[in-house]
Order: sequence, then structure tokens, then C-alpha cells
Amino acid sequence: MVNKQRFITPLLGPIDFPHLVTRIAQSSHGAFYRHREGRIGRVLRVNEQPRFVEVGLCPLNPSMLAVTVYDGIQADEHEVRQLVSHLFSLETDLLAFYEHSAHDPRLQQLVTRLSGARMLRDADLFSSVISSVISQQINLKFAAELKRRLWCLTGERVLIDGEEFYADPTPGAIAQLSYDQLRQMQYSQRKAEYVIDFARSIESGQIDLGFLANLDDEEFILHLSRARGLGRWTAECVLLFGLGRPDLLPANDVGLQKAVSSVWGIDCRITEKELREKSSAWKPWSSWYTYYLWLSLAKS
DNA sequence: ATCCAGGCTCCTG
DNA sequence: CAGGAGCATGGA
Repeated sequence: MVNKQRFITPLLGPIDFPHLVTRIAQSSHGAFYRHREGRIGRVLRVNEQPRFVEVGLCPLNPSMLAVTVYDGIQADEHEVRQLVSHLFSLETDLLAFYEHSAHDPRLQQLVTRLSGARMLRDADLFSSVISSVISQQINLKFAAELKRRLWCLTGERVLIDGEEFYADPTPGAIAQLSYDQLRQMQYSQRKAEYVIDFARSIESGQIDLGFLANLDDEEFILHLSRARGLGRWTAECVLLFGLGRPDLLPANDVGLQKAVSSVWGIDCRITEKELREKSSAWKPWSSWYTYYLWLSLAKS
């Protein structure tokens, strides 16, 4: 047993870490993260084992982040770096993205205003699907509450300084729930079925996420949306947040449509078709424009 | 109340 | 195969 394990990890380009901390604290992510003294922490599965991992700015070197893994057996540093890098999208060359935005003054203004913002991704592919299904067609606040309840029920609990945190749930844990258990947590019957049935199809081997993860975007969408309750939007969100693919455009997303309408000063919400046309110039950074546009919706 | 929320299914034409 | 009604639930 080691008490705490510390090391540093690199990132490509700038990061506005204080903004990230604020965003997590004020957003629907708040329940899954601890934020204190300028650092953020949450449970990650490191080689299957739930571990509490904390990240902050490296005081001596602003181009690195400081990582702390809380007590337990010695964790594999390389594995933790991979997880942290994915979670906070540290591998993305943000400056290249900002250069790309120069083709459009409105986009350039948007990314300048949010400079240093990095995507907060899902740590785990399976739970990314579950999160996205939960978020379908309900407001984000309620979605976060439904997610929190499910995590408390099925995720392994980790105690840190007397506070409880939960690991992302496994397919097995969700597969053995009953629809009624989710109904009691205010899931609609359909949402309960989508969530549990998906977990069961993973358990049975009918869907192989490891296989899907290697497909290109369109193939992934086609395969995943064969499952009941998983449509194009959900698959796109999983590609974007779960797999970190850089060029996704959830064109029927209500929030994205509102944000684009707002940035371009269009009175009524633009349609999916109009959005697809407008965004043709966003390649190969569609996910990042989408993410920045989503951020622009939050009260600044 | 009424409308809407970071959709999906299923049924029409 | 494109379009749209119907759906289920809580929040503002």
C-alpha cells in the first residue's frame, strides 16, 4: 500500500484550468468530481480497479499537469496518464484548432473568448453510452440527477476524506437491475428499458464495444444505432465524449442548434439541414466547434 | 398551466 | 425513404 502517488503529465497547448474547475463545479458534472484548492478529482478505473485520481496545474511548469493517485496499491503511471489525457482531452493541439477558426470571424471570436477550454470527456465507453441515453430529450439538470442516482446504485463506492465517490458502473452491475428499480428513480419506462437492455446486450456479447471502438465514425453510428433506444444523436455523443473523435457534428442536437442560431444572430432555431451546410467548413474540427458552441450556451 | 428539454420509435405517404 | 405524430418525465 502506498499513501499517495504523484507524477506529472504533459499536454499539447494551453489549458484554462481555473475555468475547467469552475465549469465542473457549476455544471452537471459537479456530483461526480471533487474540486478543492484548484484541483479536480474523481474516481477512475485504473486497470479495472477504482482509484481516486486528482489533477491540478503543475506549479513549476505550466505546460504540465500534476497528478495524484490516492491510496491503494501502486498504480500504473502510464495507464493513469492515458486516462487523464483522454478525460481532459490533453492530447488535442488546441493552437491548431484556433488557427483553423481564422476562416470565420464568428468562430474565431468564439474560440478566443473560450481560449484554453478543453473537452471534459467520459472516462469509459460503456458508461458514456449510458450517460448519453439518459440525456436524451430531458434537460441537463434532470439528466445529471438520473445519472447520479444510477451511479450511486451501481457504481463501486470509494471513500475519500470521508466523502463518497462512485466508479463508473460496469455492464454487469446494470444488467442485473430490474426496470422497476429505475422507474423508482424517476426513469421513464422506455429509458429504463434502453439502459438495462443495452447493458444486457453487452453482457451477452451481442454488442462488442471493443470491436465498435475500432470502426470509423459512420460505421460506428450504423452499428450502435441497431440497438433499441440508441439513435444517431446518441452514437455521435458517444463518439465525441466517449471515444474523443475530433470531427463529430450532432446536427439534430437542440443545444447546438440554439447556440449556432445565437452566434450567427438567427431569430428562430436553425434546422438540422441548415446546420449541416453551415458546418461543412468545420472539418476536421467539428467536435471542437460543437463543444465550444455548447459552452457558449452556459451563462458566462 | 404550458412549453420544452443536448431524441427515439414507429407509422404513414 | 423522408416526414411527423406520439411518447414519458420533470423543470421553468
